[in-house]
Amino acid sequence: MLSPAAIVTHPPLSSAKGQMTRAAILDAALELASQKGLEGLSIGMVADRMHMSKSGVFAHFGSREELQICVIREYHRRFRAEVFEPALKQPRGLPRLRRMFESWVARVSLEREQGCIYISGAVEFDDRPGAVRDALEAMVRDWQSALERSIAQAVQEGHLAALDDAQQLLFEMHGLILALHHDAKFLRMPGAVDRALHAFSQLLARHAARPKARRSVTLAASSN
Amino acid sequence: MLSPAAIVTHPPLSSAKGQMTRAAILDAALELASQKGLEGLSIGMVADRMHMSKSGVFAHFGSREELQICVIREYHRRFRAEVFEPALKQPRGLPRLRRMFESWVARVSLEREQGCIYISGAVEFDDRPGAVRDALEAMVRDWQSALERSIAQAVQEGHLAALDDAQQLLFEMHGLILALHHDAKFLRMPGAVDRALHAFSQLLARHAARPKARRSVTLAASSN
DNA sequence: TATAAAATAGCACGATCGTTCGATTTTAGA
DNA sequence: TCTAAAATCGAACGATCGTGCTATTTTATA
Repeated sequence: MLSPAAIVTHPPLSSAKGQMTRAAILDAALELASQKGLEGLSIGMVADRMHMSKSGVFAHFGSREELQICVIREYHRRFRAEVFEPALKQPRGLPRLRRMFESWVARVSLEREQGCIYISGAVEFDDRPGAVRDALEAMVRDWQSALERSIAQAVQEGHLAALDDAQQLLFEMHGLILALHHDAKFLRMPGAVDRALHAFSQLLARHAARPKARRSVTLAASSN
Repeated sequence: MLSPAAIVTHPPLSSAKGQMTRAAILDAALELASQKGLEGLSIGMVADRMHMSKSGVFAHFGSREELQICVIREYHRRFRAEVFEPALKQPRGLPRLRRMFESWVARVSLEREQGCIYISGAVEFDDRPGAVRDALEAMVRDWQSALERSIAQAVQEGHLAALDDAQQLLFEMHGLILALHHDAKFLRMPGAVDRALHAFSQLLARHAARPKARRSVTLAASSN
């Protein structure tokens, strides 16, 4: 009934074009989730965009929840590649931190018609427990800890004054991003990017390493 | 066929207990929308909570969209009553502005298990045109303009330095609220309220009226 | 090229959605 | 108390949802 040869057949491994379509599905799903939100992501709409059947799409992930989680992970992968990793080319400390913030601003404001899944997901899942929320929270915390590390390095390098609470700076940086997202995406306000960048420079000036006793000197010296 | 007296019958006006149940429906709908979001608000779930039939609930609003809009307006009414109006008892200028921010912080952080519809709605409807989005945007802009007025008064009263861009301060205040909402609601971080309040005081200090000649020289060059 | 496996399609299910419509109950005014 | 109007119900509609099942097609290997 089962030939010995059949048992020894090579496993599917990762080859096959199934992986190709899976990646394409993930791409379409990511786009859809960026528009309608993770809760608005439906297998039927993904299938339509892929010119596939619902069950064909479904088979690749096994459940909608798993698809949502894979979308989150894929978004995180791209976010890292676009915002975090390029900043590593900058010198440790303030230059790198600046670069991260600027790329972050660019990503949040630039993606027209596309929303940041971290931001929309946080609102959608703030009171909805489950695996999706857990995955989302893990990704957000990963990015925040990367920022914290960069802030700590800026202190080590002497670019920033020793902080009583490193998370305070992170908190305010994050606020600028969220305000930017709100004003640019929802209110369609021009100039939101400039406001975020300006506020960030003021924020850095406030935490700049104290060179002298006078604060005015600090402010003047730190500006660019 | 139609007696003259029938024509003169008093119109239903606003009496009737229909108004009572309508208000109760709105209350239940507001609670639901605060949890599941405006998009997650469904007539069926409202009907369940009200122990009514779907069509009974439906008849009061005529469409789901109208219900959503009424929910937004009701939220705005309560927001004004809770955040804006009490602040009017404070003296014009900085005290009143402070009070608005503090009440805002309290509302955003305190409502456990309840989300701010302004914040969640802005994310849900940032790329979805329609009457709901329009209503939501109108409410948000109304609140923001109220804050702008209060900021302008603080400048008039000499509590804040003349601002080159009054919206810059508003932008950063809003960012603190959004970061607070994110960290408190999604990440469940303790201390988020303190961080928001601390950042706000720093923000005010940056924009404080120039007391002496020292800093004012630097600022005067750029400001206005 | 034959064949096992992987990928995909097709169909159906129960559930929920907003909405419509006609019947029924409840309310309010003469 | 009678009666018109307002309020509410109950059932049904078409649509969409996630998911499970069984074919069928496509791929990759021996």
